[in-house]
Amino acid sequence: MVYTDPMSDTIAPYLDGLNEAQRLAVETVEGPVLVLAGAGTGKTRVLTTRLAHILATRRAFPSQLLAVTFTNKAAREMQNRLTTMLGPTAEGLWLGTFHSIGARLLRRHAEIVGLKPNFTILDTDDQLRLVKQLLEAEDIDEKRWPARLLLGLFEHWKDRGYVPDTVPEAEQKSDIAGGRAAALYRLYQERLIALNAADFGDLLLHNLTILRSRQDLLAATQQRFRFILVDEYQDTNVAQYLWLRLLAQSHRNLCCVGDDDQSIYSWRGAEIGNILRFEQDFPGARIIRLEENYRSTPNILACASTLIARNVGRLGKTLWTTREAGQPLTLRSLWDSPQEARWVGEEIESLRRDGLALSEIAILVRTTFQMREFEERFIAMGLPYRVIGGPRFYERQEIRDAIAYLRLTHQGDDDLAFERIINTPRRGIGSSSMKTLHAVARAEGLSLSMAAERLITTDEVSAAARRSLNDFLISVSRWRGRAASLKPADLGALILDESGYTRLWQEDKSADAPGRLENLKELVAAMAEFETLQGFLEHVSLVMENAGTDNQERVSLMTLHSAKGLEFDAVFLPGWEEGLFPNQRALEEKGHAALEEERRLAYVGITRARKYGFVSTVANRRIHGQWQAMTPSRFVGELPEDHIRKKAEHGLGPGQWPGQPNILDPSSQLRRLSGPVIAAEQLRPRRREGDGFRLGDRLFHQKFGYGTVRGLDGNRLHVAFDKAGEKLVMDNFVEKA
DNA sequence: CCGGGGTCCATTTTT
DNA sequence: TGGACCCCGG
Repeated sequence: MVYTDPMSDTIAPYLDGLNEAQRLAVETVEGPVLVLAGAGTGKTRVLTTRLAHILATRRAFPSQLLAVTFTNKAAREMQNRLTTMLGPTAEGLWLGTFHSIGARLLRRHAEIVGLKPNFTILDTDDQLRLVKQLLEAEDIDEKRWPARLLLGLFEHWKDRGYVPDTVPEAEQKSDIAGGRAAALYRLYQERLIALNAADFGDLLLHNLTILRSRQDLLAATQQRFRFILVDEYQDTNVAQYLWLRLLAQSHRNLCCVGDDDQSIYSWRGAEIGNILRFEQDFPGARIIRLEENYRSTPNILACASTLIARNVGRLGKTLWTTREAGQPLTLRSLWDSPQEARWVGEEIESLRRDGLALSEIAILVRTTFQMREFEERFIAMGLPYRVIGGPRFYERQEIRDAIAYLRLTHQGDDDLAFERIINTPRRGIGSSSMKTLHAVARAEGLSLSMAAERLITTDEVSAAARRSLNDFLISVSRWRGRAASLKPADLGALILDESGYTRLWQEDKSADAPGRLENLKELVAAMAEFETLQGFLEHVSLVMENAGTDNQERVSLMTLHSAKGLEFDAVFLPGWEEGLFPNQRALEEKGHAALEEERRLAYVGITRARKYGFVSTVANRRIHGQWQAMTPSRFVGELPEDHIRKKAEHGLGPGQWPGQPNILDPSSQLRRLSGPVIAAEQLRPRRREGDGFRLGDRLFHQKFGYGTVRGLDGNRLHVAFDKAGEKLVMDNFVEKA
């Protein structure tokens, strides 16, 4: 094909670098296409080049392109690469997460489902509180039917695209909440509308309702999106599938990229069936397999491929590479979990000695409780580490409070926000005033703000409470008045100041107060990038990331789930024991389907490694405080003999590995034992200038929190931590507070 | 409003 | 074993 258009020249070099399958995936532009992209096969590159190709060949304007991802990270990466390729042409396309695109579309037609365009997006915390209120109002025992359970059920229905009217009869009759679950779902949805709020599930569900009820809008939307691209298709749920199918019906230019072997989110609604059924769903679909792997060594790929080949429910593909064989995967058995942590630590030291950067090493566990022993060990040996996937920035109490102020300013009917902050800081509005407020609101169909407005003219609440409510309402309306003229950041600072919320933490003497003030500052700083309050609020609920990105040299510790999409030179996969991995509970709930998903999880884990893989098993593990005898995971026996190297601890005889003879490798064992012991000193990053601590200095430690220096001993500090007590810590593990 | 003490629970997590 | 949560007493 020859293009005369100058635009196409700009992406020509990008096309040249592709292999045959990748190129096919980029150039097969018309009709439904499923790109089965194995791990490490250049998926993102194909995705972005495909988009660029469509734009460069002028098949569509940017505004006619829809590209959906699951995470903001993926969306951002795609946008960045696209901008690199195309420059300004790459702007204006509909590229974002399912949720952000859903929100964007929903704001345009919110009134069709009874919302105003400025609706609030609720987080899990709000949802839960709402359900609790419902349960109380409906007189349902929360002990017996926890709000979590009900909310889980509602979300499950939403994942599958059910509105209250369409919940299948069989499920309506379940005995959950005494057979009233479906009725509660209806109430929940009504309550959300009344609050002018949508939860995450609604962002898509409402769009389905809109498109189904309005032929004109459906036709217009179908017309608009000439080309649709979906990333991580194996993770889509039913609602997302239905939405995509509706949108793609007219042009049928739907390209889904995914890997059935990496489908690990069924428990949150992902339907692996979506990807398995693609050909039936979209007749005439082309399936393109990306199988050339650019990440891992043949040994690692052989382990991953052999393992995953046992799964029945898969489309089938085999990764290959032209790289050197590399090291076999190391298989190690140990006596107990502390020893496992010790061994991992030793191997990391050894890798470090071989020149590997700590940031290129990861430990991937099945469950979070496994992390603790590694953390303890790493702290003891002075090995810097980072835990990926902790609590997020906007989940912190002070951030939620601050956002509640902003939400209430933005939208006075936001009862959840009102309730959260009406007495924070204390304003003397206690539970009795709130009761009256709720009663009035319910009786007269008002929001809490409106009810409060009414109550200050009567004597239904105490005079003190009336005055307090009045002051509060005046403040909020003043802030609202200034919202138009002030920049969001200035408004935010003003609100936090005038409301007394900042002062609340300034006067708080607890150890974490300074940190919280810091977070509030960070929040205000983040607002500076936004033009409108609404824009910022949407960013917070849909996009905002963990604060604090440090590029320090650390090993990464995370779950297998959060490792998807990442890669490291060396990957440790501890805890391969029956019951833990594959996980007993999963197996009990979902049987064989779960076993296959657990196996996919193992596959994801192995394929994160570029050069070195380490799998370990332990004979004894403490679970819930009880020591338990463990047997090696069946997955261990599913690894190919020719591509692994086994090491067993002395004293553990043959039979340690299921279904295979035991091959000890004493030479490497000896090498480990006699090798030079590297000083922890050499492992730690060099101290920075001006890092010296003095007696009485306040400091922060990532594990123990805030503390005060009580003693000095070279690079070790005696610290009295506020929460964790007295500890001896390495100085480069702490920051000045 | 706080904290002590009892109880219950204990995969995986993004938006 | 440890944490989250709730209830109740001061």
